Amino acid sequence: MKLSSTGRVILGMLAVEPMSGYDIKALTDLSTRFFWAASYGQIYPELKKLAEGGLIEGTERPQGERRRTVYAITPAGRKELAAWLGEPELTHELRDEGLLKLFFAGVLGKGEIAAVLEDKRDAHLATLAQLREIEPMAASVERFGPHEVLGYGLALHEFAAEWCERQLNRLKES
Amino acid sequence: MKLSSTGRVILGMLAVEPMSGYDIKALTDLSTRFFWAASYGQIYPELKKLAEGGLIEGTERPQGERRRTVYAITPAGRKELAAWLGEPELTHELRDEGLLKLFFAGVLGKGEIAAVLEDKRDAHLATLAQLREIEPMAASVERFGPHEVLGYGLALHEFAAEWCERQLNRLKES
DNA sequence: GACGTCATGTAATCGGTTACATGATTAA
DNA sequence: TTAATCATGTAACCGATTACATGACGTC
Repeated sequence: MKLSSTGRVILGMLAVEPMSGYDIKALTDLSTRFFWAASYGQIYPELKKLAEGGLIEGTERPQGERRRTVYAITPAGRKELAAWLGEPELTHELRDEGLLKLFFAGVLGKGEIAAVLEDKRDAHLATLAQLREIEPMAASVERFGPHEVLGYGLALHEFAAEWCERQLNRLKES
Repeated sequence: MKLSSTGRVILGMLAVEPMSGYDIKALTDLSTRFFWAASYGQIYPELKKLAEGGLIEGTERPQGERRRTVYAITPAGRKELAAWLGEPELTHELRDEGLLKLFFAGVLGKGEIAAVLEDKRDAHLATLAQLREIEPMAASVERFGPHEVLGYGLALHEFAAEWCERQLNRLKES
């Protein structure tokens, strides 16, 4: 069974502990969203596929009248997860509209360049603020992963914001 | 007329100088690919749309029997490009499978973590090598843009590779 | 003559987002 | 009682990739 990108996030989340589709969405929004987003439109269909493939198992856990299906990873799922983690290939895709604009801003003028640099810097500062908010939560996780990856995100956006600032200074001086 | 992401790359490229769809593909593969990729499947249909919208203009420039359409940006296209550059919104999407794997690798074991870190480091080193190859070309561009953005890419992947190395060392010591 | 590059295009498929719909529970 | 949250789902749409197809030109 081939895992889709959303399938991998789901399988990984369920390897930590059993949860519902709603929980997965909430957790990814708080954690992997910065480098691997997932939407409801993909989560629920994917949960069904994974269950059909025997990688996860759903149990009905209604709370009162409210239905709720909690999924747990199966041994086969854990094997599949390990297989994926073992593959050396790592997709790395960046879609940075700020860089794209900067790439072209020179054909117009200095004003445009500075404006784009400021926008990009502010966007990174805003992301930094969000990451700092969730840091205490990530820090409370014992196992390797969440906290380290969050640290990567912090350093990355700090670098990006500083780079914009440096370019702005260079621009002013020229 | 709303510009698609591929439409923007095309419009930006044509603002530098007139060229064919093939040229655009070749140029993006050498430059924006690292933060904004484009494929033939999108380029040719998008060229037609942009031409219909009056943002670019195609001229037949066959070479012998080989057909060739060279597109040039129109004044309306330049206006649209400037409008896009002026928008403060900047999409920033990262799909980093290495980070995703690291996020989950802790539920398995130390061996998996180290392997993922090594794979990620090597991927960044490989990208660095590619970026260094195209640096002379980017450096030869007079206007602001290509060289600065390439510098960003170099610094980014250097940071990423070093981060992996640091985590590997921390892992060995623990 | 074969291979690499120039050059243009399309069809199938896939994955993802957005928007919408439904309804229960809980806290203000 | 009303808003926020919990919870599940689907349909429409969009954009992008992949693979394929065609054919001319240059050069070894």
